[in-house]
Amino acid sequence: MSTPADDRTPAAERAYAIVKQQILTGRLPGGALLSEAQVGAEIGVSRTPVHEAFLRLAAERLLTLETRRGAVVVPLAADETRDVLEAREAIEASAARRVCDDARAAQVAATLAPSVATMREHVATGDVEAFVAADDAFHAAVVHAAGNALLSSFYALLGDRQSRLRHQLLRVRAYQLAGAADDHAALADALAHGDPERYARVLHEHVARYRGAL
Amino acid sequence: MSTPADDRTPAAERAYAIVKQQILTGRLPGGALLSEAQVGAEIGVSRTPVHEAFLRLAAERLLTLETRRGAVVVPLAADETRDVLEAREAIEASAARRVCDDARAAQVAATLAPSVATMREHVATGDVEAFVAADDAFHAAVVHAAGNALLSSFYALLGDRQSRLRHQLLRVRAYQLAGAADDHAALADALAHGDPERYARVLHEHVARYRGAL
DNA sequence: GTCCGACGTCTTGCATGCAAGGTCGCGTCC
DNA sequence: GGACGCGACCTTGCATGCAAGACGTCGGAC
Repeated sequence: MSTPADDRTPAAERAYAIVKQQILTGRLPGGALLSEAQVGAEIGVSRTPVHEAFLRLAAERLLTLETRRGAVVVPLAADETRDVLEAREAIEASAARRVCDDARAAQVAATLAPSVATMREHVATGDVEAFVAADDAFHAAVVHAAGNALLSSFYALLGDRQSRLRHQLLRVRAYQLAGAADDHAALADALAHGDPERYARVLHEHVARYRGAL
Repeated sequence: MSTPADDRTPAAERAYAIVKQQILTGRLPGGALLSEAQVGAEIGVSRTPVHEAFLRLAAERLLTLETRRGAVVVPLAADETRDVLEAREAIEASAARRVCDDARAAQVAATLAPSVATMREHVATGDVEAFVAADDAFHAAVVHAAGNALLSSFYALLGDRQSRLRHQLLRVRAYQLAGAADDHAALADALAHGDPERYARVLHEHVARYRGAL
């Protein structure tokens, strides 16, 4: 994405963004031991803002702070994939139910339709990167539509972890994309009919398929 | 709870625990403006550990940090109650489903039975505080049993927020407790039969009732 | 009376200094 | 040769200093 190296953005913010990016992309592998001074020297700030960044990343469970030893990048747990997908499914299904309860399902589904069309285009051109981005946006939009700030922010954290998983484990094959696009169309359709149960069912299969891809 | 004022516990930890406690109990009301120096002086540490505490609390969305102004205690949102309960329900229902899928439902239900018995005792003695603690422990145990670290930690955050809501809004009436105890028995029973749908249904009503109590 | 500007005070952002404690390697003893 | 102990290095925890920026207040101009 954009380089967050603006000179006027706070140093702590820069440090946070940089280190997080490196963890999510796998450039910093699980188990790596980081020291504040070392990271600070690399990005040209003192220990203090790096310390802040480490604290934030520890709160997101991407780092564990070991006193007087350093910060270690949390290794991918064996069941990380399952945990993340399970959590996403639980939250998104709940969001869909809520959207339907509020009778805003059709409206939300309408905003989702163009998103599905975009995905199909990316399938056609084989642009995996763009497809994944559209995929994420689709699900995030449903969650966001539920209007629960707590769930939304937790969902964002899950998105980070999933992105890390993708970078570490996944080579998406283009031929899988078509099926995924169909899934999303089915999800939007369930929403259009205000049927949260069907949404949950399709979502469950969708997630299961994705999980199989790892 | 216990006073975490051990002299050997890190200053940052102490600051975090103290400020968090004050927010959750409502002693620091929403909208209150805190300064690092002031809080530091009160608990006898310098600005640095207080700054750390503020960062952690901001990550938990209990504080918002306004640059060069101070830290503001996040006010209770109008839909905070709904958001928290909705999130808890989504997570716990998912956990129950998982426990049943893993065929550990009966086993988990067995560990829950004494908990329900304890609750009934607290109902008899009218010990609201103890009942609430047992109530929390019951739900947390179900979530924990699912073995999803992400959901567990998020659930813990929700517990904090709910505790804050309780302190701010709720006067639990003793006569409500009996019904709540029955709810928990029904939840344990659904689990004992490995029926996640029934669990979800009972939970939904349980939560709705609780929400009505606000 | 009202509006506008400057100043003083308060706030945090960040750098740095110092000390406590952990780790690893080397030398010595058995 | 192996194990134990000591020391040097490296790490963070925390205090503090300095500067930049936000807010409120007070005074003056109109």
